[in-house]
Amino acid sequence: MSTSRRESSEEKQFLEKYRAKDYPRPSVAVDLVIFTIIDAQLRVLLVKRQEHPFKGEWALPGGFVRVGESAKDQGEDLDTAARRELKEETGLDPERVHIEQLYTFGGAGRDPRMRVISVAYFALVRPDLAPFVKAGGDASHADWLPVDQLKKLSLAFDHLEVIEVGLSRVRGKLEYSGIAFDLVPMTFTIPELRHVYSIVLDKEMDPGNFRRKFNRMLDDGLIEQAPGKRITASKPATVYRFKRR
Amino acid sequence: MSTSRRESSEEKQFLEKYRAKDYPRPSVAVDLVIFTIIDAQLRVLLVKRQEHPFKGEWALPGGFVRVGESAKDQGEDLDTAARRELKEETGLDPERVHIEQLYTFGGAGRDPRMRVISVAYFALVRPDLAPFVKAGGDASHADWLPVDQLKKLSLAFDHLEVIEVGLSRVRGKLEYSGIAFDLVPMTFTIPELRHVYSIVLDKEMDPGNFRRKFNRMLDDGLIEQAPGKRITASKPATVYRFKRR
DNA sequence: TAAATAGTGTCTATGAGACATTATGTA
DNA sequence: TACATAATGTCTCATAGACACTATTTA
Repeated sequence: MSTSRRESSEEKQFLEKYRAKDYPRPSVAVDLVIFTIIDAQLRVLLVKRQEHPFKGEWALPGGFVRVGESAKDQGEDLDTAARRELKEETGLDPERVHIEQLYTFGGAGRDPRMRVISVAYFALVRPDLAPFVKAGGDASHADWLPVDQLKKLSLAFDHLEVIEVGLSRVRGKLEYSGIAFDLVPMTFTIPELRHVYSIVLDKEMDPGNFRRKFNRMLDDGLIEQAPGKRITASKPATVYRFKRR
Repeated sequence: MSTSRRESSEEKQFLEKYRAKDYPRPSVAVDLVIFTIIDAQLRVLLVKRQEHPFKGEWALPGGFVRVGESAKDQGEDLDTAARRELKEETGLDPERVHIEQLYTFGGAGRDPRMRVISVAYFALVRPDLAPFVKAGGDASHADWLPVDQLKKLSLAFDHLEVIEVGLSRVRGKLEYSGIAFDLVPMTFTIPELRHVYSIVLDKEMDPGNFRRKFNRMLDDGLIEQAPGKRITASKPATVYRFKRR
């Protein structure tokens, strides 16, 4: 270590500058893991690749971060790039969709063409908005695929791993954050919210115990009752909505 | 959205290629938030910048990711870059230090010279290893600074924010992961481990309640007793060590 | 009236927080 | 013996899981 230390004061500073200007740089992309629930299944939005490599295989939507030429104009923020891609790929207003940085994938060789470092984001689309996503034609090359059917599919790049990281993040945050409200319409019943938990966590939730948790959130003022009742095949359910935001 | 959809099939694929090859790329760096505990204070390793911008101010250790020229040789993995920097900056064996990706900071303008996207990692150095870090001379420009004194300091770039993200991550993981064992020597007593919690979370931990938690970990086989006793000013304490790994 | 599902209540186990008490070493 | 601190025990409260039960609507 004394060697690496000794070279740091002068030489390293020089190298730092040198590298930054003249050494090869990676391309930086954002990839989006966009979840929704359709037909009681947790699904991810995937696009079919039209070009090599991985032509014909499913891949995450995404694109390159816009980088400016000069020090003055450096381009767009990472978060901005993610929201822009979301808008471009789904047509949805990024303000109405939960989006959050997930993890950065930067293994050498993950893209066979060149060095690409991908900053992955995950997003949650309310199921009532999901149908609009493919509305604008060009339907064939994008689809909501159930997450439990991905392993059969052989995805492009390392995108299966990216989705799995996203999935475990969503599952983890479901327990302690208000993330579940982003997977349910603006108004919802207790059983509806419970189904979200069941589907995402892939296990049955006890109605009674879930109701207790729900009532605590109600007491905490996180949720409030909404007008009307949800008509079901039997007893209608009380309708609620998320407060805040 | 129909517009963005319509242009995607042909034009967008073209743009994707085009951009990747000819559009400006950002520099990608790894920055390290390296924590340890010295003198009952949680501290971060910082280096004093020798060059502009932010000359003379404290900054996180870090450096640029090595990127290859060709598609075949794409350079080093992101994780490899982080471990390499750790080794270079501290002289410590990356195998003996907990290191983990934290978050990616990519705001435009965060480096005034050019566009730099920084993938931050955090690391935890056992306090018995920390003294070796500055051993190899060139001592003046790197130091372990207490985290509760950083706000007075005006750090370079957005590094204060990076540290704060790191801090809240460490605090969060302390509760449910075995991260505390990476901030304690190989062998430790119950009070010693409790002090780690107190220091990191910045609140007193009840000895009795902490002991309960500790004993559960003992029952779970996570910890085992080590030979000998730790001599204190009064009653000696039983010594334990972390099992696994 | 039967079926279905919304909604309630209860028992138990677990873990956290507050706090009192005992045990065992050193000076 | 006095002191410091390691180690134990107890009481209470909040939450989770399992499960039995009641209420209300539709068909």
